[in-house]
Amino acid sequence: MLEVELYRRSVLATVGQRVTAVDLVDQRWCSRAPDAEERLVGCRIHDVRRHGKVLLVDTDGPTLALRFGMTGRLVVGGESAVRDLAYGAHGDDPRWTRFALTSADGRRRTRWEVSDPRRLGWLELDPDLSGLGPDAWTVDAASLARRLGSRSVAVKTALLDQSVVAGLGNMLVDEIALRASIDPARSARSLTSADVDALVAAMTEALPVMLEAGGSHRGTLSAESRRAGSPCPQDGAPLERTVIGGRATYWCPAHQR
DNA sequence: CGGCATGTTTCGCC
DNA sequence: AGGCGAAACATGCC
Repeated sequence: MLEVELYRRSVLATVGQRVTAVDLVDQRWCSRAPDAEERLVGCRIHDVRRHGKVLLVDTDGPTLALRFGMTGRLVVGGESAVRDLAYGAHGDDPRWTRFALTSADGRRRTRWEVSDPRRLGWLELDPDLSGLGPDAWTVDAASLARRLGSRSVAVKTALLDQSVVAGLGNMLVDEIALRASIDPARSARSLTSADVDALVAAMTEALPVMLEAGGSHRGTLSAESRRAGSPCPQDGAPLERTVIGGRATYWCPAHQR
């Protein structure tokens, strides 16, 4: 989500430009909107938004939605706002370009490219986002408490569920649980309102700082410290690795309860 | 080579 | 009906 916000900021200056070219480089990556070229070329960009992990480009025609999966990056004018993804491929291989778009006005011309080695991302026009919960950047404690309260799954699983709250990925959830001192394996249903307040406070503190620092891998629980036995950033106790909701989870048994 | 990886969808089972 | 867990997807890296 932080990465998508960085991408959004990197293309905000295209608002007002018109789409002059669309290239569905990888047929499968673009298979949900095979008519994207016909429908987008000539449209004027009205806004660039984000909801959760989805980048939304509003035009006077359709809204273009880009999803980046685990390894997708947006490259704008040959540069990406996100230099390296923690588990992405290294460097930029032109073979990984899955989609490209050019936007321009009288003075400026912008080249957008999506590079996605694993091809887990996709493109869509006029996406249905009704299945997504409120965005994690702005969610309030009362709303989050209501949405978590009915779930019996682990806190971590619930926070990763985009229909509960949109935008949190594996690394962000571990960071937030660690900062909030919550055991990520606890049932979401067991959270008290003080626990939910702590989770929201952790998001409010961590998200802007990590955005400034460059992304989801730049928390106090950095990508490098995601190893069993590495010291907890809060108290130095050895971190434990478990699997929750099918994802690798690093947490501190000494202070997360 | 085997195993793992910032994610989402699908399927089968309660 | 809908929550839940596991598998599937695809590719690169250690």
